[in-house]
Amino acid sequence: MQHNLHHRFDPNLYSHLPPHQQPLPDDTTWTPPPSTLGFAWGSTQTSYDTPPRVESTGGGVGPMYALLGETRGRGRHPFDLQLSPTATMDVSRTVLVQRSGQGGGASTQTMHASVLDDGVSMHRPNHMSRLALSQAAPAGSVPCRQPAAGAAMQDQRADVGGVAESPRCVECIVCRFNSLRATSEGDGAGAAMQERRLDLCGVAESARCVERIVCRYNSSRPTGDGDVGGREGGASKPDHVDVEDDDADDEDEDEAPVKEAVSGRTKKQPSKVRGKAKGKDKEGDTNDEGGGSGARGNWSLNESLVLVQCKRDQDDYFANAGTNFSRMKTKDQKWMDIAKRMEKEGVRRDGEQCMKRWENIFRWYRKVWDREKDSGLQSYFLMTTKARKEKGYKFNLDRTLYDAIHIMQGNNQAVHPLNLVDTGNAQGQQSQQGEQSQAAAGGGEADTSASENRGADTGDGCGRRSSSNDIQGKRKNARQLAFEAVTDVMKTHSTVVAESVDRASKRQCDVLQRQCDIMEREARTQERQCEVLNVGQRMLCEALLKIVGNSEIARGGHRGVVVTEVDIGHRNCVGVRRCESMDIQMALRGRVLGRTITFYEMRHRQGEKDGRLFDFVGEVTGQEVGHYEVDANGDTILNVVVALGYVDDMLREVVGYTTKVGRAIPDRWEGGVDVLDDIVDLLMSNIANEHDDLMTVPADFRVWPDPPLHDRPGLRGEIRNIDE
DNA sequence: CCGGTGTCGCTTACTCGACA
DNA sequence: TGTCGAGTAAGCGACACCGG
Repeated sequence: MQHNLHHRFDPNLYSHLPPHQQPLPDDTTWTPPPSTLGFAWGSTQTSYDTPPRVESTGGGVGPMYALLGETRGRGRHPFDLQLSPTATMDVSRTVLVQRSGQGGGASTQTMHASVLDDGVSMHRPNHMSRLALSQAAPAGSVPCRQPAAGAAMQDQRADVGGVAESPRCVECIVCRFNSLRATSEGDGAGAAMQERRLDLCGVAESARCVERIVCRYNSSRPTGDGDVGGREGGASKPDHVDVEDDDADDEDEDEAPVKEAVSGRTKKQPSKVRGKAKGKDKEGDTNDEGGGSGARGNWSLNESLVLVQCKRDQDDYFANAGTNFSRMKTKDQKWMDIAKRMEKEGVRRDGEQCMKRWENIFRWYRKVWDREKDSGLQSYFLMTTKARKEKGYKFNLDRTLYDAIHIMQGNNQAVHPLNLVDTGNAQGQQSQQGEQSQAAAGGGEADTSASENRGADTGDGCGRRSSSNDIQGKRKNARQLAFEAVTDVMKTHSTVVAESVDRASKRQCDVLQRQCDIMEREARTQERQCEVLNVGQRMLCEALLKIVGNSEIARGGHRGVVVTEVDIGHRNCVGVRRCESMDIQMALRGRVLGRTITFYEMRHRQGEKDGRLFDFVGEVTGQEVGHYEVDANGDTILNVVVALGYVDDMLREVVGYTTKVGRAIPDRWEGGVDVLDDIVDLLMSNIANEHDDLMTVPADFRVWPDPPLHDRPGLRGEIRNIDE
């Protein structure tokens, strides 16, 4: 082993500070304050100024020192007698042994727990601080060193304040330890013991064992024990000598008898390691400490409370230390620190035990918390043991302990998770909104448990599982969050696209609908236009026909113009405006038996008798012959020639002849309405109408049917207007 | 990608008290 | 005295996160 000339961390320097302000012990870069400083840095100032001791195994040392010194087969003596733990970086443990037989004064020996032993430089804030209490008179420490004790003691830091109180007691413990070891191994405390130690992992191990004895001694000092007897018969807890080793793998054989001997327990030794044990056996060293509750080292409530308090102190410390300060410490270092804090409080547990105990009680707390925070459920603390077991709470968590943990979990995301994945519970928490508040609250990085996550989680929202009883689901991890974010984006994108497409479709539909409407209106318009056009064309056609007709009339055709139409029951009489200049003009139109009967007067044949005899029976003095073509629905059915006989310009008698054209008119009258009679009546009525005041009373008519028409009664009679 | 860390669930082994 | 169940420390692996 080499002397480390750099100074190592000394927790005593910070013993006056609250725990959260004390640096961790493994700050190898820690630099001691200048020696010129006064005692403001504590009584250890002198230790820095003290030159390293010269290693020596000179005689004159006490039995323990000689023993351990001889076991040092190589390198330095395990007792690197540098009293002050701050003397060198190598020093981590101090053993104060009264060497009563030498000089009569109290002498101190500082045991060097070699760093090389386990690679971990142990320091014990607990006993260190207690030693510090004894350092109130550092000036007196130096004289207390015994030069006669050998050169090995020359660089001791005489922590005589503590040593002077009961050095004898410590030595007795050490001696007892050795005797116990010798007894248990059936060996003496001499060279065999040394070899035994060499067979193990080195003398440092035994040195550490001794150191722990001293630690226990120091821890028990406040109890007022002044001698061995007091310890043996006094408080039972200090009576148990802690022989735990951090590297317990190498000390199984050593510690077993010690445990049994010093614990005073009758419990059988475990025949095999616990569970999937790695061979460790920590029972002995955990017994009785701080009110241990069992031979197997069950944690008492007080111990657990101390653990929680120390954990909280460390959390505060890390929270105040800086963002990543906690990450500069390994897990073991952190738990060792907690163990030391607990040791300060009088609870002797190693870091691993603390870690496991914390895991367990925190796990219980989480389960209870998951229940307590749900309103409506019966409180865990009000449940019977049976009910607890039925509910899966197969543990017994004290309310005090629960409260103690609960106080420190205000910002613990493991307890108050931010992002949860609902794994089945409808009340799955999705407290995304909590991130902001958490981010605001998470000023530091409280390293404990999930509180350490706070700083990180506030950044990315990642977290850990929140529940141990599957009530709330799991915390979302980064992948889940990223996936959800992508999913949200995709969902939003899909929604936007769908809405856009929908809007576009609707717009397109609207456009198409409008186009359809327009086309329909256009169609209707075109229909109306067609109708109008048809009407116009029809009118045009009619007009053209009329024009053509007129043109025909003008060219000598035989069509006229309808002026009036008179309904005469089954016969209609239509007044005609005559056109004097035309040869053929419509003289009369009427309806007979539903047919339109039209009389066209052949004016160009006016006066022609066609060889017929018009025998007027009266004193007729003048005659006027007229020719008519009778059409029924456009078909010529009859030709009529009549002669108007006048007496003094007064119509007196009409004689006429009818000639059948076609087959529309029956040859003979069979009874009922006679078409021929009606046609003749229609003509006579028209003549009567034309001669209104120029007709004698009575004025008769006689019409002779040409064969094949037979005569009938209706062909003769008085001329009269049928409208009357 | 890897190591360290914190958390959690599950398991194992042990202790201890109750009970036959 | 042996058995059994409860309680629990402890081991172990998985998981997730962070930082290098």
